[in-house]
Amino acid sequence: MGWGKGKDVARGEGGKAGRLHEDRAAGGDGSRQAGTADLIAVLVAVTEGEPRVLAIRGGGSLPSGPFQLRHHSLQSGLRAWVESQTHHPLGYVEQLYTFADAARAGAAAADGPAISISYLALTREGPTAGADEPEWHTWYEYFPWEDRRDGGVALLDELIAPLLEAWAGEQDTPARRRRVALVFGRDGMPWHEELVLQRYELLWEAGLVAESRHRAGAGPLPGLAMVGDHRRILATGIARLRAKIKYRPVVFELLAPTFTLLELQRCVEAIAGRAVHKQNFRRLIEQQELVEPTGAVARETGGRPAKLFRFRRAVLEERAVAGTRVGVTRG
Amino acid sequence: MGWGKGKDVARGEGGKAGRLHEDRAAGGDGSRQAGTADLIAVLVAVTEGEPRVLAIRGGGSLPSGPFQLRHHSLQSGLRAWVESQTHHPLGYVEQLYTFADAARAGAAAADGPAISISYLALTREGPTAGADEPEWHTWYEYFPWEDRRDGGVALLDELIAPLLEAWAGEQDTPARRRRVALVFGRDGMPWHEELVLQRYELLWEAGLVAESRHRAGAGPLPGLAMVGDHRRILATGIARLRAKIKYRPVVFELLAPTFTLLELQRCVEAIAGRAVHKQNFRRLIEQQELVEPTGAVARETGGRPAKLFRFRRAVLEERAVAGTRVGVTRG
DNA sequence: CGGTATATGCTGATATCGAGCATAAGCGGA
DNA sequence: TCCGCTTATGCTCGATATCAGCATATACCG
Repeated sequence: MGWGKGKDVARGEGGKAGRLHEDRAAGGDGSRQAGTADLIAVLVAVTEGEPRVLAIRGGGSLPSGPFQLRHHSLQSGLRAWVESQTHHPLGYVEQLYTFADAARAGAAAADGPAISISYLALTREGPTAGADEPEWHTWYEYFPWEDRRDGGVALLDELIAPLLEAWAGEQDTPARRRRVALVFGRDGMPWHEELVLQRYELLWEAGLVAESRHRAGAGPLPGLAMVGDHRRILATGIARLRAKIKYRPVVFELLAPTFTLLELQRCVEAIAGRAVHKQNFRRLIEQQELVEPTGAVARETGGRPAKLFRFRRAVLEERAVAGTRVGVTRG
Repeated sequence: MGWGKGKDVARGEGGKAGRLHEDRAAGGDGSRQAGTADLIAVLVAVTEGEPRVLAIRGGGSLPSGPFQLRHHSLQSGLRAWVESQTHHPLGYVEQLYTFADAARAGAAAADGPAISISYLALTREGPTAGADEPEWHTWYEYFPWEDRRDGGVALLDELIAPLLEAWAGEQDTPARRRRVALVFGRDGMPWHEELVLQRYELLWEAGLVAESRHRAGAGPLPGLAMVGDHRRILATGIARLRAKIKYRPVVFELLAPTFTLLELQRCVEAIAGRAVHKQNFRRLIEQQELVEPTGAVARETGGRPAKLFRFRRAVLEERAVAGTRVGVTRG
């Protein structure tokens, strides 16, 4: 895969909030060059309506490995690594972000700071095997507050919001409060599902996640922590995917070759973390001619049998670039 | 500039067309780690209605330099480098893409292949100075076919289209022809200004640009070439910027503190390379409350004096994330 | 045969988009 | 002073897309 196409090519940005987690190289003797490069993967699948991510070492790390000379390209290096660790081929792959890794900078000081290049990859779940205990985890284990498919804002309302309220109250400027409202959809602001990273960063700043350097007295929120910046990278991957399904037909990378419209919808909902309006979703999909009926029907639906569809591969070249919306309108 | 987060954080994608220019590490002894990392900048300004990019060495290279231990982060390394080469401070910065550089792989074989991390940066034009002859160039010098502000499709119609037609005719599958139509807006397909990279890649494949390994008999099209992948990186930056101005208020980084709506429009047009509908543009800008009047007017317009506006910095936090459209509707 | 569950089709209100008409307010010269 | 030119600015109208429901179809299960 080449490294980029048009508007998607790569978006990245440094920013204020991010600066806390900013890529950072430990000071050294100054003018020496940076050293090694690591490839790190956010590998996603959706199984039985649950969004899952491949993790290793008890769920605490994302699969990764060094970029080596024998790799013909960054992407093929990534593929090689993940496949060797998981015995599982990668489908769609796209670059996420590159940063100088703070955690490794010390350890690798001899070689200079480590550069990490992160990728998002989509597949379907299969058996895993490897020395590092690769396992699929529902990504909401890491970000419980991101799952709002049942409309459930209990965790947010009852636990997170009060803690954020307290954090915002530490300063008398309204800036923190506004940021909370914006990013977590409080005070009448709408919830934006793609702000996964901003929410994680805000919780990090507020000392509410295990990875925070300065933990708040309250102790960390529910949600599995990860090594180093890995949970942050995962957040970046989820955010990217949530944004991308809206205008590119990537969902199909996560589905079986044939599927019902409801299965497609459940897949989108799993990723977006919110329920969508069934009728409008169907209309959107059908009017875009993203799929075509196979002729067969699925009878195991529990109700009226559903037509089976397949993805029209042709759209990949028809609309390789132009917009293709798989809208996530509220349910 | 902390305001670009979330869905923007980083977008990248692999794709078929890009494979030709694939990031690639020269073969070596196999398991050795990759070596140095370079930072490379697409630095953009808009002056007198022209989009400009900073280039060095006679316009043939983008400013770049190695990432060193003394740099606290990748971004600050980039800032340091560009500022030392140009004596010019950087404003908004965002990461573009990371790749293993084919051209440098040989030269740097001792250290392993070079990794290049490219950035898009926005500023306003100022005096430049430096050993490497930094100069501002209108970016349409590199991509003449990308400027359609005057509706001028002469170059495309008269020169490029016939050559592409010939290239498409080399194969009897309709795939090439469809790709040309899609990417260059032929055969009734609409022109998508953000497909800068896809167009460059297609021309590269067709052997129509100077950087092509296999040049077509016709010789290269008009347009300055650059060293290595630099013109490709520039295309990536332009594409990113063209996509981004549509949903994020980044234009203002390129404007003087106060401006008329027409100046704002001209700036957007310069970037997008197409004319926009004046009244609708104003409506869009005003209804979004992106700007506020200063009270003063500019009388040098040649017609009725225009109100001066300033950017409402507040929107940076209000809509740090949510959509903000600076639409590019046809003029 | 009703009860339940899903599939699928359709409608009306609202917002947005694209294109154009019309008027306002400067300037310079006849 | 009035005319013609230029740019600024306000407003309308129709096409399209979005959002939220209502209604109907077709299964399975007892």
